[in-house]
Parts: sequence; structure tokens; C-alpha cells
Amino acid sequence: MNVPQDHLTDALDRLLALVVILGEDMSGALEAQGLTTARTHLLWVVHHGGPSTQRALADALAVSPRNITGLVDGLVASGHVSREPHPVDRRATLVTLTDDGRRLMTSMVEEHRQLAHRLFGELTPRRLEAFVAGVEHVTARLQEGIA
Amino acid sequence: MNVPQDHLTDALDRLLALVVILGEDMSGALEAQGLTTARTHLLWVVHHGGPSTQRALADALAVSPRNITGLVDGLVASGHVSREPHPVDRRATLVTLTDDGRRLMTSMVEEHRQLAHRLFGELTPRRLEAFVAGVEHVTARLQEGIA
DNA sequence: TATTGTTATACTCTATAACTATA
DNA sequence: TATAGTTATAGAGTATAACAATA
Repeated sequence: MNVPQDHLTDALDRLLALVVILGEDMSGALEAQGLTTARTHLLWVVHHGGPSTQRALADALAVSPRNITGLVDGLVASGHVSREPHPVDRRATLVTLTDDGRRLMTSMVEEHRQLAHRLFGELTPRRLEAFVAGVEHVTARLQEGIA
Repeated sequence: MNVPQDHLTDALDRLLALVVILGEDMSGALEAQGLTTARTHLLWVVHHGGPSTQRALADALAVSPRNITGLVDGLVASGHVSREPHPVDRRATLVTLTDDGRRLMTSMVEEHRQLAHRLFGELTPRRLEAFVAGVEHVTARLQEGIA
């Protein structure tokens, strides 16, 4: 335990620690508003993509259609979205933000921006650029491994 | 949609994209071995901390004792851990790695090291240092916000 | 009396399969 | 025949509350 490690493993551990604390920060903020990560993800997609069929949402979130039914049920119950009839396809429904949902997403976009400023605002442009370059490098390595 | 953003928000989005793909990479690797994130977390704690009571594991993972019962049940069923009697407290059990569990964790530590080399191995020391400094900065800002 | 772990119950996210209504 | 969304069923992770055995 607490075995000394090479620098690269140490760097990965620090990155993973950041992932954990960042996840806690964000899910904590959502929980304070009675939202979950999955439901917020759906709201985000609808907010940025406009009213969508559940089928389209299943593809966008990469989950089963059945799962979307459950997420939309919850968001209808909490008043964030409504199911509207599709104008031409009577099988489909259009998941649409309510006024409350739209207001929430607007403030969430703003909070997202403020979080970015809180996290990066004190970095010099050079340091920020170096960090982003590292993020991109790591992301690219991961995508190689998957593809 | 696709509204142009400031550089800081863009940096946050890139970091979040990395978080997503890193999470997928790791949970995909675990799934290939029939493990979940939560169960692996428990194994990791036992591997590094030695045999532990469920109470201690509940504290270490920051979840309810009931939750630990479920995770240990699954890991006993998959043969990765066993429940051993506590030597002096007959209320408690010691969650202990089986030989299979120990072998798995040993190989997992090695894979972890290899992942670090895959992600960072091509970076120059300067670039790695700059990236780690950014990670630490962001982590510190997040911890401030919570404390 | 306090603590360890369990049973009981419940909610969320996730999946597949079968089914209904429509295309 | 194919597609959209639902019901049915199931498993994992999470929680609280009540309870048994032990300290």
C-alpha cells in the first residue's frame, strides 16, 4: 500500500482524482435541484437540439428506448418537459421543454460558464493552453485505443 | 445550438469530454471481466488496505452499510472475495481477497500502469508537467468550492 | 446502550423481449 | 413489414428504517 509509482501512473492518479471530485461537484449541484445526471443529460440534449422524439433521444444518449420512457416519465412528473404529439407521425411524441425546463436550462448554461471561470479564470493563457493541449492529447490516445 | 463560447467554457467542455471517454474506457475494461465500477472500487480498497470489516468499507467508499452487503454478496458470488470471521469481534466479518481476487487486482494494477504509459508516454516531461499542474489547479479550485 | 451486519422496502438507471398502435 | 413507444421483467447501485446478535 502506498507503493511508490512512476511519474506517469502518478499523473493518471491525479487525473482520476480530478474526475472524481468534478463528478461529485456536478452531481451535487444537480441533486440540489432534484435532478439526476441521466435526466439532466436528456434535458441538455433537448435544450440544444430542440423538441425530439424519444427514438432520437435514445440514439443521442446511446441508451434503450425503454430507458428514455423512464427518464421522460420522471421529467414530466417534475414539470421540466412535456410530451407533445408529433405533427405528422401519430406513433411518435415530441419531448419538449416546459417554461420551467427552459428557465432551468438557461440558468444551467450560465452556471456552466461560471464554473469554467472558477476553474480556469486564474490561469494564464499559456498555462490554459498547455492544459488543454494535454487534455486533447490524452483524449486522442483514448480514442485510438477504442477505435 | 452550437453557440460560440468563451475559451474557458470551451476548455471545460473538452475536459468533460475527456471525463466521459475515460470513464467509458475504464468501465468497458471492467465489464470485460464481469466487474462493475462499484465492486472494483471495493476490491481496490481491500487490495490496498488489506482485509476490512464491512463497516470500514462503508466508510471508505462513503456508502451505506447495506450497500456494502450487496457489493460483497456479488463479489463472493463471483469468487473475488470471501467473508472471514473477525478474530475478536463476533459481530464483524473481514472481507478478504481470494486467490483469484488477488491475482485479478495484481493484473489490474499493472494494466493501470500500462494505461498511464499509453496516455502520457509520448509527452515530453515539460508537457506532462504542464498538464499535471493544470489538473492540480483545477482540483484545488474544486476543493475550494466544496469546502 | 452502542455497534455490526442483515432483512425489508423503495427509487433510479440500465437492459431485453413482447406487445400495441401506427406507418 | 417496419417503426415508436409501452408494458413486463430483471439486475445493479443507492438509500433509510427496523431488527438480531454481539460488544
